[in-house]
Amino acid sequence: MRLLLIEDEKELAAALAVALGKHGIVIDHTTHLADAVELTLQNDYDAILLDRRLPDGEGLTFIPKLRRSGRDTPIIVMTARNEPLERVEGLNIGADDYLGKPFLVEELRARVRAVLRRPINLAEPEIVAGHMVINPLQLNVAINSVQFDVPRRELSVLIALAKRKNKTVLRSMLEEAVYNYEEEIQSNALDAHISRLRKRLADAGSGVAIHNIRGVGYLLKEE
Amino acid sequence: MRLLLIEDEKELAAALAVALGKHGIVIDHTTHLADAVELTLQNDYDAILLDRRLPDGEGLTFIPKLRRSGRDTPIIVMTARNEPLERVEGLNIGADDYLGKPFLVEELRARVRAVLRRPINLAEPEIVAGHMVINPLQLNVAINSVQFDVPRRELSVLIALAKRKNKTVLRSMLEEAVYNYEEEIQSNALDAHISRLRKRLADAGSGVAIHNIRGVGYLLKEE
DNA sequence: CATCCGGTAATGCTGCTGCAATTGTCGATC
DNA sequence: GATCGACAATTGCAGCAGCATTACCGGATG
Repeated sequence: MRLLLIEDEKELAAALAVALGKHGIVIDHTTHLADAVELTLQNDYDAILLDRRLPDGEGLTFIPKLRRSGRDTPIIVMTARNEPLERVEGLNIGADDYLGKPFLVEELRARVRAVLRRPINLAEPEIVAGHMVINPLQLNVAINSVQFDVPRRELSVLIALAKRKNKTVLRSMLEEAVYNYEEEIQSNALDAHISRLRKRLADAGSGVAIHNIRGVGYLLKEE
Repeated sequence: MRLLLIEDEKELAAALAVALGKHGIVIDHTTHLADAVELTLQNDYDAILLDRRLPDGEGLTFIPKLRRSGRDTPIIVMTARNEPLERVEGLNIGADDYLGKPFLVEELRARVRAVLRRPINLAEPEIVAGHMVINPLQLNVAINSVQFDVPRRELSVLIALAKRKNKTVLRSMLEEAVYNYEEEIQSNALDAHISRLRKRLADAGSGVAIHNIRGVGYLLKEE
């Protein structure tokens, strides 16, 4: 088994290489994102271990790059930033698992095995619905080829709905798409977002409408 | 889907029951290990959510007990003790996954799904019956390729029947699919749901019909 | 200091859902 | 095949949970 490790702390990297080596796992190691891209083109890794804080940028930016090159290699993100919202952020961008530092090598191995068991799931580069095109990575929306501003909260809702257009999205899924565990929600803020979003979409002639299924959730439907 | 939740924080338990209930997952809840053992003998759960700090002892001790009784039900351990050593401890004893608090319900659901994926049970993505297509994970129903709204309770009944189309489903099974064991039912509410569902299915030209087996249960049959 | 975002709350409304009463149906038994 | 009892089907009703909309205002932002 061959893994690519992208990590700038050299002691940690060396320790991992030794530890995993004992289990017959080969580690390629680089400290920079730039090199990582090239390595993935030249090799076919079973999985990639990715740090977030790197000398030449945020590690997560590597994920869309890799996906765009057509690879669906599983990625495990390792980081000290282990807040719920950040985990979800990582997973949404297309990471396959998230591992908070510090961790034991045994746990890392367990997660590598787990990730390799999973069926492949890819992140979508852009979402089309009606006359609307959303890029969930760039966080921008175009309607009829015109750039269209949507506030952050509403955008979270819109993306969650558009990712599963014509399918029901549970209310709780939407709440989780917008708020993390600590931010308790004591009001109908989500309803308000939906309402404002509807108005926005209608005014812009987006060609989509948000439909409610009572007691279940919402549904973005193309007209 | 039916889960056993062993957790002494009642607010958290209630919140989880509500949150997962919205996804059609029924939760049985107990606060004590002693009761848990008995419940697992009487029921066949899809998975078990286990807290570590419990009034009558360390939650992990439950795992070998369960395994010795011959059950391989997947167990997800939830805990605030989220140090690396403790995570590995849990996994070594035989837990299938480990989830540190706080967590997002979305993450819990993802891990439940992941854990259930392990056996050959790749979970049928959709159920086809007559002109109707149901996706039990996304909770959406299409008839003749048209999105079709079904209220919460009726949807639970419909899915339970469709999963076993052309086979009899016991009345008690349907009740369990719709209500958890705290919500006692003192009327013919289930019959009412069946009736309304029949009308809905007939109006939509679904190509299926619900038949009754007197004294036993119901049966969803393709025409 | 002007603008806009976003959470809160009030209001009105829709329709799901549990219950019960009534009617209908099955099947066992004689 | 007539009768009777148990079970099932249907429907109206009332309560209320869930949803839509709007106004308000504090706070962030530039």
